Amino acid sequence: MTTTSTSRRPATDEPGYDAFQAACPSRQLLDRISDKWSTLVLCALGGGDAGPAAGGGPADGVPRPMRYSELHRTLVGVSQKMLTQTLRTLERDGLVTRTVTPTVPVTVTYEVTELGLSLRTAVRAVKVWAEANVEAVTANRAAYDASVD
Amino acid sequence: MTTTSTSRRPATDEPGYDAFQAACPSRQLLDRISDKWSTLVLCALGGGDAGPAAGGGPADGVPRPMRYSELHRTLVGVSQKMLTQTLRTLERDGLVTRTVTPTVPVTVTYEVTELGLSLRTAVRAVKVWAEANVEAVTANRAAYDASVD
DNA sequence: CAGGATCCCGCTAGATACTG
DNA sequence: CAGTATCTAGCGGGATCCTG
Repeated sequence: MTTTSTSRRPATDEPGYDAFQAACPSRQLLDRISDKWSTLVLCALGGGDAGPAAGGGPADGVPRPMRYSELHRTLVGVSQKMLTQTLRTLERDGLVTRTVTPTVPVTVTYEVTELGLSLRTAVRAVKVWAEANVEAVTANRAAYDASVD
Repeated sequence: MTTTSTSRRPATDEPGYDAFQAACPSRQLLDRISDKWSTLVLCALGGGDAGPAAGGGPADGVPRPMRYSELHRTLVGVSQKMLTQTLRTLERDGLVTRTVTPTVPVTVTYEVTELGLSLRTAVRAVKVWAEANVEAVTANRAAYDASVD
């Protein structure tokens, strides 16, 4: 292992962001995006992922603009504070766009950006995994708890 | 609610877990696994992902057993409380295994299970995304903050 | 309709000290 | 070495009221 420059380190100046490091900005970013609401918002805006039986709906991965109220209805149980806060953060990070249409009652639509869409691919996999493996995990928990005497 | 079986529902008995629903177990599970420490632990145990310049290291996705202290060193900044707590939860959920070897000073090794490995694939993508796009996000934030007068 | 502003509770994460 | 136990500050996050 003397020659570490075999395949790693492309000799170029790699930024070298490492989430394992406490001070690395990617650590904070990971903490941000590793959030229940962020994940669900991104998934909702991504479209083609409305329910567990989805697949025959709209094309998967195609951004679908949604209104605030629509998101509020989709993410069952989310408070407006958390929804607004999440959306603000996502907007600030350039993951979603916020469009205000000055209609009679103001209309606000949110849409996932291209950057957000790339993250959505990743977090959607986590959401899908959770939905697919919740039964296995539940069973494991029961077995674990039973083995604890 | 007259006919909910419009176009969705493949006619088969789908379990129908939906993280968008507040009461759905998958929602809680999503909240669990959408955790900074869980993500990092899973990534660490997954192997082949030690640093930003990885890729030429050990085969990617091959579980690498790690000791407690090794994990503690890898996840810089984690408290033993959080590390222990995270490992316990992951073990309970059947995502990692805990092996105690009664040596002179006791030796405890953790290893990711097959189930955990499948999740690791998903969360690793999130971690990689964070490391890859942290600069873009930072730039977006600066632009957003600047536009707020 | 789409939030902003507050109040406040609970739980989590961190620091510290102790142990088999 | 690999935890457990305890304490506490901080803030995540819900409820509630108000507004353009």
